[in-house]
Amino acid sequence: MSEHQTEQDGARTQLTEYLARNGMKQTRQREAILESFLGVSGHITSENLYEYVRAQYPDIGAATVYRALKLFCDAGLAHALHFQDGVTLYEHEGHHHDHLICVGCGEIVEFECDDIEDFQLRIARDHGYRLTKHRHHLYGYCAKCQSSGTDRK
Amino acid sequence: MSEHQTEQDGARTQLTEYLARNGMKQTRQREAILESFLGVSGHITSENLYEYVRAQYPDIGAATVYRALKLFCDAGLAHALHFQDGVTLYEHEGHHHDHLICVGCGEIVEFECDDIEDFQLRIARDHGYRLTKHRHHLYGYCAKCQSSGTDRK
DNA sequence: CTTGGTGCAAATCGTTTGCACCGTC
DNA sequence: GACGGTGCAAACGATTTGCACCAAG
Repeated sequence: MSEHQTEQDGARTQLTEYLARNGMKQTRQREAILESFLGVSGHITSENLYEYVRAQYPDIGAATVYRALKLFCDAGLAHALHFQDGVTLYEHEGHHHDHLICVGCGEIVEFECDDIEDFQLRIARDHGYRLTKHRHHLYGYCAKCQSSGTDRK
Repeated sequence: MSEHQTEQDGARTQLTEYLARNGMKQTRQREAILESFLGVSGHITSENLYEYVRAQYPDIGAATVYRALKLFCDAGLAHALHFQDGVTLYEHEGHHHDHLICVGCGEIVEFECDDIEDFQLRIARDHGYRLTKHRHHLYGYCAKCQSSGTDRK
């Protein structure tokens, strides 16, 4: 688990440095929450992460998980995504890509497209904007849902 | 003929038909809320629409506005957009375009780009998806915020 | 006169905050 | 020891729901 190991360690040091740089403290809880967060492969809600954390560390409260997740975003370790139905999911930072979401079964496929990125920059420039980030979500029915008729509507 | 007039009437009949088709009733409130909604040019939150409606029809309750807005989405008259910070805005349907958002002052510029739309279709097809909609948001600093230094961060 | 709609207030949901105590630095 | 972090429970803001009454069909 070379790469994975590297990501874990990199994130850990990144957090440590961020905390030190801001006069904040490294705690058991923050390490545990980061570990759980990194253990998740794709996307997760604050709530689910809380459940997930609690399974292993029953003494960690919800407030701490919410606070930590916000901290991770500030530290550049996580990114918050707000989806169509109002749900907020968090994903690892650096893991940048866009999303193709099945409205039938909820599957999320990630994609990258450099051509689109280029057009985005051009559009921003045309309007005098300096881009900092973007969010690109495509919604539709995946192959399975199309054949199973879930796409009726 | 003002297209606006056409849009208003079109929306009104569309709602009437939707209600009839689903055995639902056409009420004063629904008409009033639709009118207020159509009177808004860009984007609006449920809450703001409630205030806006209440200014003209003080006897209409919040629940009714929320219920109506959801109804409009089902009827294909409105679309809900979930933004980065968790805020939900509604916009008129058919008014399709994507968004360039200033994270400094909150300005929202709308844009369209056929090339990007083409790439989206290609990506979806490559993954076996049948697209139904998409949401494409670009975040950055507008020219004003860049020169006023609001983009410091 | 039947059935869906409305207003109100209470309930709910996810998230945040105040506070007394605890652990890091 | 000082000061930030934590857990808990209470507070919160936006949205939803239960219910008795109202009105469109």
